[in-house]
Amino acid sequence: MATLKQVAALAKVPLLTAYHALSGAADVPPAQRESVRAAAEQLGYSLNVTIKDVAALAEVSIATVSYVLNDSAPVSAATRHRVLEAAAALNYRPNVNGRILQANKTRLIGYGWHNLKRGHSAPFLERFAYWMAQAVESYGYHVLTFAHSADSPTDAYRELIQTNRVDGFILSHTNRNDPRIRYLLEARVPFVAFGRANDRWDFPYVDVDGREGVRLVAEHLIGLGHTRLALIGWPEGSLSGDARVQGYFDALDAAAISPQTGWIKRAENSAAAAAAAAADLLEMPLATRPTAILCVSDLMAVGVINHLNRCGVQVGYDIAVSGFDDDPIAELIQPSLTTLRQPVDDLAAQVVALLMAELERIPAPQRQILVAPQLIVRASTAPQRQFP
Amino acid sequence: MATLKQVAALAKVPLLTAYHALSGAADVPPAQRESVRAAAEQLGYSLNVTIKDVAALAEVSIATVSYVLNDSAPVSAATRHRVLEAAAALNYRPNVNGRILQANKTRLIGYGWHNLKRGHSAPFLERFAYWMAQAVESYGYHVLTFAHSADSPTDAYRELIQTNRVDGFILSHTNRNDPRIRYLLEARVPFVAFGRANDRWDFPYVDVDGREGVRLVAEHLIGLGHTRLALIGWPEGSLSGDARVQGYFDALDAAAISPQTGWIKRAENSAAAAAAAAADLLEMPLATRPTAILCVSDLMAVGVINHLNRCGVQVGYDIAVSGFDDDPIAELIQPSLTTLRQPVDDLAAQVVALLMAELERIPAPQRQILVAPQLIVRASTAPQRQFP
DNA sequence: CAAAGCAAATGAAACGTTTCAACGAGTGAG
DNA sequence: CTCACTCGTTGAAACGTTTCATTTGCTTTG
Repeated sequence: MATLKQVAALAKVPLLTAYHALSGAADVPPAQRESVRAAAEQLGYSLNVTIKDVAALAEVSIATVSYVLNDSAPVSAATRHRVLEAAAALNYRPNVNGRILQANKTRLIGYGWHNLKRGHSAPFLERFAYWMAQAVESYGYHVLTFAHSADSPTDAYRELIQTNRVDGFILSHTNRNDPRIRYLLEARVPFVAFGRANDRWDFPYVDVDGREGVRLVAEHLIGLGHTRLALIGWPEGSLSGDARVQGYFDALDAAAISPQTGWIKRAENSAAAAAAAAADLLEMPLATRPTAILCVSDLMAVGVINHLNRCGVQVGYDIAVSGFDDDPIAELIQPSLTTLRQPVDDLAAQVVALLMAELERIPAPQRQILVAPQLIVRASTAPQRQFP
Repeated sequence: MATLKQVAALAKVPLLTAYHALSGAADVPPAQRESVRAAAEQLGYSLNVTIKDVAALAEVSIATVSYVLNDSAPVSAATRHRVLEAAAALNYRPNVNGRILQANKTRLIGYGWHNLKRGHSAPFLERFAYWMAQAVESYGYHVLTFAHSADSPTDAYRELIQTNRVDGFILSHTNRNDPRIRYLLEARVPFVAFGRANDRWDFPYVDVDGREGVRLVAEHLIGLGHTRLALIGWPEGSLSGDARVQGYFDALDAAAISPQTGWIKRAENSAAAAAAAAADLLEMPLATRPTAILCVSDLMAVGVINHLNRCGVQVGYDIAVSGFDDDPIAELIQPSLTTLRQPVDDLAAQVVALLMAELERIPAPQRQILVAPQLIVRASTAPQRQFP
C-alpha cells in the first residue's frame, strides 16, 4: 500500500492538500481534488493516516513522531510543536494493532458470560458489566466478552490466552473449587475473581461480605424487638451461602439469643423452594413461631412474601421478612423488601484495581477484599408491632 | 527476541527437545533441561511458539506453514502432514495480533453499555449480551464492550473506529434520531441496531414487533370476552411506544370495537406512574369501566397490579392486566403476569447474521427485520369471570 | 531434445507501531 | 584546538502473520 506522501507526489500537490482532498476535511479546488483522487486510484490507495504520514508532513523521522506522541524520549520544543501540528492537521490516531503486536499487550480483559437459566438471571451482573467496562477504560483497557458453556468453561479461557487475545481475565459467578481458577492459577495468567473459590487457593478476589450483611440485617431485626428469628439459607456447601448463615449466628450470639432447632431452613435458590420452607415455619405453634424470616436472596424472600400474603399473614406486621441483593423486584413487591445492596460500582472498581496490579506483576498488598453490603430498610421489616 | 531454533542450537539439542524442556509438556533428561534453560536464559528467550518454530521443525518455509494451516494454497500431502505434525508437537496456536495487523481486521465487534438508572435496568439486556457473544463467536468474532456516557455517546464509537479497535458495532437501546446511528452511517462503519431510529434513515436493524405483540395480547383478551380494554402507554413520540399503541388499535378495529375516550392513558415507564394511571381508570363508572388493562411494559403492569391489589380489586378476576417483556418479575408477582416474551436468542442471532453481511459489504437482501414476540398467558388474564 | 507448462515451495515484503543502537552537531573542559 | 560528552534525531529492526512474486524441479509436448 502506498503512503499519502506518494499520492501527493504523484498528484503534484502538498501532502496536506492531498489529505484534505481525500478526507473532505477542508475545501480543495476541484481540479486538485480530482488529480489527487486519480493519483490515489492509480496507486490503489485508500485514506489511512499513519505515523509515516505525520512524519512526512512534519519532516521528521517516524521515531521522532513516536517519541513526541508517547513522550518517551526528549525532543526539542520546536520539533515537538511541528509534530503535534502535523498530527492534528491530519487528524492522526494511532492504530492500536501496530502497538499491540509490538508490545505483545492487547490491553483487553476477558470476561465470560454464563448462560443463566431463565429466572436465575442476575440483573446485578448487567450493571457489574457496565461498571467493569467503565473502570477498565480508565486504565486504557477494554473488556472482551465471550460466552462459555457450563460444562467445559476452561476451554474458552485457554483459547483466548493461547492466541494472545487478552492480557487477563475477570471472573464472576465463581464456584467452590472453580476449574477456571485452577486453570488460570496454573497457567499463571493474571486474573481477579469477583467471588471466592475455597480457602486453600491463594488468588486475588473481591467479594461481598455476606456474613457481615446478614449480621447487619439480623441486628436490625433484633433492634426492632424480634427475638425469634428464622433463616432460610441455601443447601450447605456453597461458600457464600455458608458465610451468610454465619452472619446470622454472629448476630444472635451478640444478642445472647440461642438459635432454636427448626429456625434454620435450607432451600434451593428459588421462590417456590423458599415458599415451601416458609410454610414449614408457619406450622410452628404461635408462641414459639419466628417473628422474622431472613432469606439469603431476594428471590427467596419474594417467594416467602407471596406465600405469607396468600396465607393472610401480614408481612411487616405479623412477620418481618428480609432478602439479599437489592434486586429491582425488592422495590416493586408488596410490601417492599428490606434487603442488602451490593455496591456494584465500588465492587467493579476494586476488582479492576486489583487486576491492574496483577497485570503489572506487582501484586497489591491486599489481594483479598471483602466489601460490606448496605442495609436497605423497607416495609417488610417495618416496626409496626410490639412483639411478645 | 530469539527463536526456539536458536535456543536449541545453542543448547545443542533438537528443537523439539528444547520445546519439551521449556514447556514441561514431556520429560527431558535433567542435564539437557538445564542446558536448554541456560541457553534460553542467555538469549533472553521466553517460550513463545510462533509460525517460525513450526516451520523450522517441519523444515519448510513459514509461507508453507501458513498455507497449510489456512488451507489457502495447494500443498503436497507429505509436507502438509509434516507441518501438521510439527504444529501439533509444539502445540502451536497462531497469534491473532499478527493476523490482525496484516489483515487490518480485528474480528472484534463493539457493543456499548449505557448507564441505566437503578430500577430501569433491563435484565433482558444481560441475556442479549450473552446470546450476542455466543452468536458472534460462531463466526470467529468476539465482542468488545465499552461504557459510554449518555450525553456524548458518539465519542466512544469514533475513538474505537479511528484506532482500529473494532470492525463494526451492535447498538442496543436505540432512540429516535439516535446520534450514534447518524454518526455510523456518515462514517460508513458497519453496524446493526437492535431497535429502530426513524423512518428516514436506511440502516440494518432488528426489532421486536411491538405492534404485533400488543395486537396479540389484545386479541387474546377480546377472545376471553373482554370488550372494554384500556391501554397504558408511554408518552407519545417514542418509536416503539407508538408502535405498541398501534397494535392495540389493530386488534380493536378487527373486533369492531371502537376505543372510547379515557381508555388510553399515557405514563412514564415506571410502576408509580402506571399506578396513577390505573387509579384514573378505576374512577370511571362501573358500567363503562374497562375490564382489562394493557400495559406496554412489565414494570408498568406491576405498578398497576399492586395498585389494584391495594384497592381490593381482584386482578385476573375483576380486571385483567397484561405487560410486555416477560421480565423475571412477571412470574413472581401475585397474580403472575400475562405478557409478551422477546425471543432473545433469536433476536441476537439475527442481529449478528445481519452484521456479518454488512462486514462483508454484501448487504443482506432483507436489512430490516421485525420479530414477533410470544404471548405468555398467566394468571393476570385468567378467564375466571363472565364479563357483562 | 529443447521448450513450455505446471505444481509445489520459498524469499521477501507488508501491515503500523515502538525502541535500540548509532550518528551528527553543538558545547564545555582541558 | 581537540577531545569527550550530551542532546536531539534517525535508520533499521522487531513483533507474528499473510501473500505476492519468484524460483525450483518435474513432466509433458511439439
